[in-house]
Amino acid sequence: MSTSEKHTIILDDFIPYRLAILAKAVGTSLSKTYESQFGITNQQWRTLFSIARKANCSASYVVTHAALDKVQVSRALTGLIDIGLVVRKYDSLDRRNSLLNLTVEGWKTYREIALKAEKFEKKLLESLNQEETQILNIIVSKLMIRTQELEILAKK
Amino acid sequence: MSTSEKHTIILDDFIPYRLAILAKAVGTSLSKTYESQFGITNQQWRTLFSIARKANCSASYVVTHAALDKVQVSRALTGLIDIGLVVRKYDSLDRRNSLLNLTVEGWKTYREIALKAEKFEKKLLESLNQEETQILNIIVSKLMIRTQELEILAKK
DNA sequence: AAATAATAGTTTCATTTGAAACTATTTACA
DNA sequence: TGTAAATAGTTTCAAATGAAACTATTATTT
Repeated sequence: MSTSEKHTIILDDFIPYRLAILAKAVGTSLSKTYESQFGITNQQWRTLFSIARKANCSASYVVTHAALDKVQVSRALTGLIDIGLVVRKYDSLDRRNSLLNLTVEGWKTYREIALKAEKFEKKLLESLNQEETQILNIIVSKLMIRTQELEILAKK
Repeated sequence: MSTSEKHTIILDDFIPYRLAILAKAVGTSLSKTYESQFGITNQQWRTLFSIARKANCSASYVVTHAALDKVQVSRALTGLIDIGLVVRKYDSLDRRNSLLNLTVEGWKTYREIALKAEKFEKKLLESLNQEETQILNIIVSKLMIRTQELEILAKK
């Protein structure tokens, strides 16, 4: 057995850990559906996804939008440009800003992976009823906001 | 601004990513409450927690129970034993199995961190009503099981 | 018009990670 | 009984990570 053995038993009932374990399992499962086939990493996929949603965006747009840090985005872009899925120009009005776009090949890869991701999400959510799916989205938003509030409180 | 800048905008409405971002935010926020004060890492804390729940357990029990891999547990234990929070003996009937226990100091640290963790969870869940909290637990269980099912399907 | 600060992104380097290979012990079975 | 397979845990090593320092450009002061 490799070092990444399955974790079928969950750390009791402590929500922060249950969330961590769930998110990791879901993320790993999803990334398997494209990492080997397309040879791109999760960070590259998130970057691709962000650029697809907003043409001519900058790297810092990707940072915010894909929830990656600037080092991760910088490296993801290097890779994506290398393999010809993204092109980078620079804003002539502010040469610090990059202008990012997908190439034709980039769009093709985006569509293929997006399709797989949607199918994955659909299959995942099949285990929930409509009410649960709805509440899940509300809960995630609420917990996200609450976490940020607690962060701010902790700093004071 | 450091490289770990806050991610206030969430990657659209794609559940796998929303879960990843939420879990990371919650985990980071929680670990801040003990990492600096007690000088132990998240993996060490999970290990401590598991041993507290089951005296005389083995390292592989911790692997399953804390959802860490065996390398992580091995290293966490080295650290915890070094700083005197855990003692390790070996099972005389099967010398491959370790018998792990908390020291007096280990119990003290465990209680202090557990208290903080409980408070954190309580404050986090204050943002949800009773129904939502209940459904959250159900949802996490269902998604966990579903992810494992999808993994198995993917392998076939 | 310098000088200073801020912003965008990259590179460096020390740390963390985890798959694979390892040691040690026990079990299975030929 | 000896040999292979399984189990428990550790170590190694190559890759991933991310905080801090860096370059480059633009904005703001003085």
